[in-house]
Amino acid sequence: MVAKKQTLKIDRKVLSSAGLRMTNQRALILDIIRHRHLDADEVYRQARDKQPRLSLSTVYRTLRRLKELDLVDELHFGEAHHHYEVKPPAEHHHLVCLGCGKIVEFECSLCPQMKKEIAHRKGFEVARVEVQMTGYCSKCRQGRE
Amino acid sequence: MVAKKQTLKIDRKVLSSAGLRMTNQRALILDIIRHRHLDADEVYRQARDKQPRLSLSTVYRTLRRLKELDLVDELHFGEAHHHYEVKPPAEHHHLVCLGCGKIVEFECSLCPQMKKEIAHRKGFEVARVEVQMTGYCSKCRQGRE
DNA sequence: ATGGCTGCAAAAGTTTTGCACTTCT
DNA sequence: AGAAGTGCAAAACTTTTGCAGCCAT
Repeated sequence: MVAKKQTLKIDRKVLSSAGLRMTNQRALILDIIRHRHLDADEVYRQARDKQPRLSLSTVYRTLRRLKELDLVDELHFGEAHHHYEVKPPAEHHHLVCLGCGKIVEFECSLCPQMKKEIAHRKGFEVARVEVQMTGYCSKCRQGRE
Repeated sequence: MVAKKQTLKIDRKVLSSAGLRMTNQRALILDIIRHRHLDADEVYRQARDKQPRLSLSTVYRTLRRLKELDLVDELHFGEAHHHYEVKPPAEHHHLVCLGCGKIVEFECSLCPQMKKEIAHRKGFEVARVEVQMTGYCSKCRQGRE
């Protein structure tokens, strides 16, 4: 996994430039939420397979810090707790299946235009746009007819 | 307040057709979140001014039930707990100021097109689109220069 | 009258914090 | 060495639940 080593190096640099350190725990947690959308407890359970002594508070602290550094995104689905993913190279949004819980990412070509329009209309400086769609995926639709 | 009596009547009908009742507590809670975006605790505190014996669990139960009936919308801002508003006549979205916390509603003319496009591209039946923007309102921008 | 609703208290679930010890740089 | 990070336990906060009595229909 050359790619994994490479991203680790980059992440280490980001941490370091904020006076923070790269630890085994942080590397593991970053690895687990890369390309996934998990909540703190799911991260915790997966992480314990590899580092049995890891604590849940470390997971929370780590996720919070990584989010402050903009290394991870915090997502707000309908569940009263947060989900996390490593910040993706391109801005994307989420489509959640109400049947099976599957999460699909999509890019939104209309968003920049929408953002500009709303910013102008409301006098805001818009920092971020988050679009979330919910519905049923093709598999779950079959079961509902 | 003729209008208030009118909406009460309508809400009562919705409840009734689901075999549920309109109580003082429910009327008050509906009244409080009409045109506002509050979390359960804020609703609770405001409601106690008028009904001191009201309990927080009733607030939670009520909000949940009203949401199931589609009378209120549950919003997911970045705060690990839910906010609620009475379901508005037209679908709208939210712009949150990171400076003062103000919430501004906006309508999105591009959304139907976006919804159709994503639904087609991903094979989903999309039930709902939620757009959330964050940024700084005109007042808060001045303080940040 | 009767089935839904409420208040209260207790439990369950999520996130944060204090502190002594460990680890990264 | 020194500052940052971790594990553990306890606290704080959010939401749900069980139950006895109350109230809308």
